[in-house]
Amino acid sequence: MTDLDATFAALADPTRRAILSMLLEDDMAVTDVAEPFDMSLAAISKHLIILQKAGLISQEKRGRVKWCKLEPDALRGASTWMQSFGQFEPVNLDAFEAFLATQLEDE
Amino acid sequence: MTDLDATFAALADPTRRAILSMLLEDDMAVTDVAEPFDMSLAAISKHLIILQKAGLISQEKRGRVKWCKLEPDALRGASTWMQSFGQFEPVNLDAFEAFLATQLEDE
DNA sequence: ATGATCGTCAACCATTTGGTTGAATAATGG
DNA sequence: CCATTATTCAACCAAATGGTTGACGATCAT
Repeated sequence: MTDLDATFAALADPTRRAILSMLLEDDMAVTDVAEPFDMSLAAISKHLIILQKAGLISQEKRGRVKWCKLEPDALRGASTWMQSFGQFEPVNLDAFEAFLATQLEDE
Repeated sequence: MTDLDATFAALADPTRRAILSMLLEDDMAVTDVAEPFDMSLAAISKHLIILQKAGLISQEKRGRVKWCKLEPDALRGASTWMQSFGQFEPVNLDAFEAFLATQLEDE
């Protein structure tokens, strides 16, 4: 599974998008993330693991509480991929992605 | 399934993203879309239907040939959603312009 | 009219996905 | 120590996904 596969697949689920929106406000513990959803804690825990594997959030355990933090940079690849459609004339996407990779390395 | 569900789910598959990249060049018939893939025509046909349901392409039948056309506007909703998470667009536009500059230098 | 080509449909299959429950692990509080 | 809280694990399940094959309806060329 490539990065883009994981990113877009993670974003395809409405529960996961809602979680990301919540984390936009502030970091949250797993239990608090789960609270508004009509779904078991285990289900939310799985969603969070998927988001983490996609790099969209990070999770840090302090004591018995695991804090979830939005990592919006993970959207960069997907966002770039999408923007290459629509605004420009035909372009070499492979070259563009390679170019972006070099740009990111420089940072 | 909301629009965003359908859009992101459609983009989560590498075959479908590759198809979209191909259609960036030009409109194509179903058979020609399928040609480079190591996969049955029926499988590609299904992928195209998924892309069409997500609004990412349109399909028009002329004679026995069905032409597939990229509809990049369908990405707008998803792009907007993603941008609410951050500051990607300016960065990407700069990067894209820089990329285009390198492309022109190479020619 | 016949045969080839274009594309979809229907049935099937294996794998993945998104959910459940109950038990397990680990940290905290009294 | 004991109960409670926070989270994950494991087993299970139904439904969705991504692929196959073979038959089929259209359309085109000879």
